Amino acid sequence: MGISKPTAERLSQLARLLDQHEKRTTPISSAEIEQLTGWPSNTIRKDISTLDTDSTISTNSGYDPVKLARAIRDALGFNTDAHKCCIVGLGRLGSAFLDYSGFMGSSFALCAGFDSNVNRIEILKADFPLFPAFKMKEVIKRLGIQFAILCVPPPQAQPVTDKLLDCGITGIVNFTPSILSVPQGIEIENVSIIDALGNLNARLAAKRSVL
Amino acid sequence: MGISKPTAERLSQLARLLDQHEKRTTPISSAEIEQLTGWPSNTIRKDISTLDTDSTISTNSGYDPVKLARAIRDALGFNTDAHKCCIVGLGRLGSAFLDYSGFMGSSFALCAGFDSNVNRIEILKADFPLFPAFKMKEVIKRLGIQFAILCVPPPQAQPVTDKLLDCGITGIVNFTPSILSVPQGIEIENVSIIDALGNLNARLAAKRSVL
DNA sequence: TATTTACTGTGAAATTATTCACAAGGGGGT
DNA sequence: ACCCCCTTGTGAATAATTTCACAGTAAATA
Repeated sequence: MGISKPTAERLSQLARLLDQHEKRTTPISSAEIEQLTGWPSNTIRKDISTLDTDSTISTNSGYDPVKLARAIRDALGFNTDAHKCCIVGLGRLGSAFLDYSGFMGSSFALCAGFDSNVNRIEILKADFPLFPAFKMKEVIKRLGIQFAILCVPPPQAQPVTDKLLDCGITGIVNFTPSILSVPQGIEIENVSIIDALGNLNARLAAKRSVL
Repeated sequence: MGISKPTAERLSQLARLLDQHEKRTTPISSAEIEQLTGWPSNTIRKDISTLDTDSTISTNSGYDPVKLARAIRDALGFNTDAHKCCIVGLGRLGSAFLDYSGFMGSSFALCAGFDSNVNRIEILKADFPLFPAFKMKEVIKRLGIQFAILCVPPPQAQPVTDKLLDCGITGIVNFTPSILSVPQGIEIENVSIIDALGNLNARLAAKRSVL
């Protein structure tokens, strides 16, 4: 059986945390990870135990950061061939991803950008090609792009989504505030700053009510 | 006791979904919401039942979209006085929030932006004032800002976080790929496009393995 | 008015995730 | 070699969440 959703989320973040410690030579213990992340050390060890690792990953004083990060990425499928992604909508938010460094070391690769404004495409610079919106279908098919990062203005969110599905996209990270409606088999991941602030606020409120 | 985390997340998204239907006059049923979101109608009804609403919110043919959205926002504390937020780091990503429309209707209000580059502050336009980084402490205290949206380059993520805590910030939405370390009592919400893509991929993989 | 239909709302059951508690093991000091 | 300390790894217990199943209700129909 696979890795559960909460475990996968923690492990994914843990891998990034370990990257920040890759040059250290001493092992990192679950207690130290608890200190850094706030997750109980028990939970962290349970999470790690779902990874099947060889025994060299841990010693009696903790985990090897580099080996653990690699084991996590193996388990999460981050070390296999990259999944191709495109950015759809190159306004302020979309174009912010053009020079985002976080894709390195992940199994996701940005390989195209689309916008309906041809001018904008000519002005913007990226490490991958940018196309006018009408070429979407041709390019997505040709490059075998699987995921889309949606950054269009809210009124266009649903129509552009429909277009993307027609192009064969199977997963969308939705940065617009619109809730998208898609058929079975397609996955959406909503990324919303309002939801993030709401979570923050709820956790702080819960904490205050305990005191 | 309060609303559980998964329930709050669904309700928060549901409120946005209902906004998209506010002009419709017919009620919306849990079955229709299932159709639009993919969440089972059972779960949706359970979620809604945690809200204590008056009986006019639902009829035997579904929920009143406007009343339900309002009830959700009441329960989630979105209709109370706004929590003040600031953007820290006005690079491509940070400045993308300057004209983000999603804050309207939420209980969060952007009321300041900070960047160490004074030039940039003068060029950018926003509905709220932008300040050079050295004024952070004074401004945050004076305006009573509670939350920060962190958009600085990765190497500055931790040092700027430390600075923010010193200014009295209690919650941070972290858009950088760095994992931040903070003392007990402070809450962090990591927003990562790589995690989002990872979730997408995991869900699609799980789905494929069933078939 | 009786009947069908399409909903909600909710206890109870099942499933999933977290926490606990402790066995097992390896280094370092004496 | 022995003991002490700090670690991981994990079965068992607990807690949280979701799913199920159906009673209750009100509109619509005949």
